Amino acid sequence: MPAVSDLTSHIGYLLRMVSNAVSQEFARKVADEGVTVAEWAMLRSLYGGDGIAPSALAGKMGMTKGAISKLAERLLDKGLIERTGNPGDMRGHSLSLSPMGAKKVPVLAGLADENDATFFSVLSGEEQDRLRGLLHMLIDKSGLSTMPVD
Amino acid sequence: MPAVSDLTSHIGYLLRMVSNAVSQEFARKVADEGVTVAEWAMLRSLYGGDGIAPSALAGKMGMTKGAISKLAERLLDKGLIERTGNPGDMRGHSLSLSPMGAKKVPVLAGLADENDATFFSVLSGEEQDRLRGLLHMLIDKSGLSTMPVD
DNA sequence: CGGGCGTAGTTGACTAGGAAACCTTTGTGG
DNA sequence: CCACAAAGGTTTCCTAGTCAACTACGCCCG
Repeated sequence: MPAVSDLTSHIGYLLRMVSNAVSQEFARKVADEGVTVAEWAMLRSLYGGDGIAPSALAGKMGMTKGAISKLAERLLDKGLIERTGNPGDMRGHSLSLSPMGAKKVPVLAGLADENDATFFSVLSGEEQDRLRGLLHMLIDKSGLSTMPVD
Repeated sequence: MPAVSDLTSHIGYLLRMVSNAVSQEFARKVADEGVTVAEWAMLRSLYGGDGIAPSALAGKMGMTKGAISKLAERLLDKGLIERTGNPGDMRGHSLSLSPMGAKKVPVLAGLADENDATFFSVLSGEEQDRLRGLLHMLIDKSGLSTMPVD
């Protein structure tokens, strides 16, 4: 049989494994608060700003505008975000947190902190920092936040 | 506004970003070979063994048995794997690579190597090793491979 | 030996997201 | 000033998962 590089030597593969595990764990926790991981990501992205266009959000979150559209619809139904018309351009609009949504973000952030803490507790503080640093490098240098999503 | 920890301080979040980016990139590449990332993962898991039960595969791949069932069906249709009855137990059966599938794995592994190389080239060799090491630690110490999936 | 319990896999209903087609609205060049 | 291209979102169709119900088989204990 031809030499096939060890599967676990692929960083991408390892990444997917760990990421899936963390996300699944986190999904269970936020489900108790009635939101999904994607919904949390959107809420968090809206926090601290005052209105952002869906298309911009799509870029920021690495999702297509179609997905954003549906995700926003769900959060509107739940009353966690608000959609305000854009003065001067009837095409677009802005999304922002509702008061209820704004109140929810810190709670969810707490869960995220907790999830991170428990999951990565097998690493020392220094190791965690190193991991964070390496991931940041990948994101920055690969221009991940400006990734084409459409 | 209450203090909410910086989103990018959550390792889980960073992990998800990077992992998604890598997987998307890889998905495009393997699509040219007519398979999906999940299909590749299954083919790779079957490589070098001689038959494995779907349920075992589910554990190994971190998917539910339902997903494995459908995934296997697709690969059977494509003629990349084979299903052989289990002597002595009519319930289960074994999945293994077909000759065609076995020929395809090295090709796909090459793509994986290439994908990894380009994506992580912004890190030095040493940094890559560190990252790999940290991920391995998380997987090992968290018993990820034996994660309940059902 | 036979009735229930556990195990293995499949199937169907449902959900989330991607891709592409599709309105609108805006901007622009003849 | 009007036709047409581009921008911004929504909708439709499709794929790939999960979850839970279901089927089929094997095992064990009375």
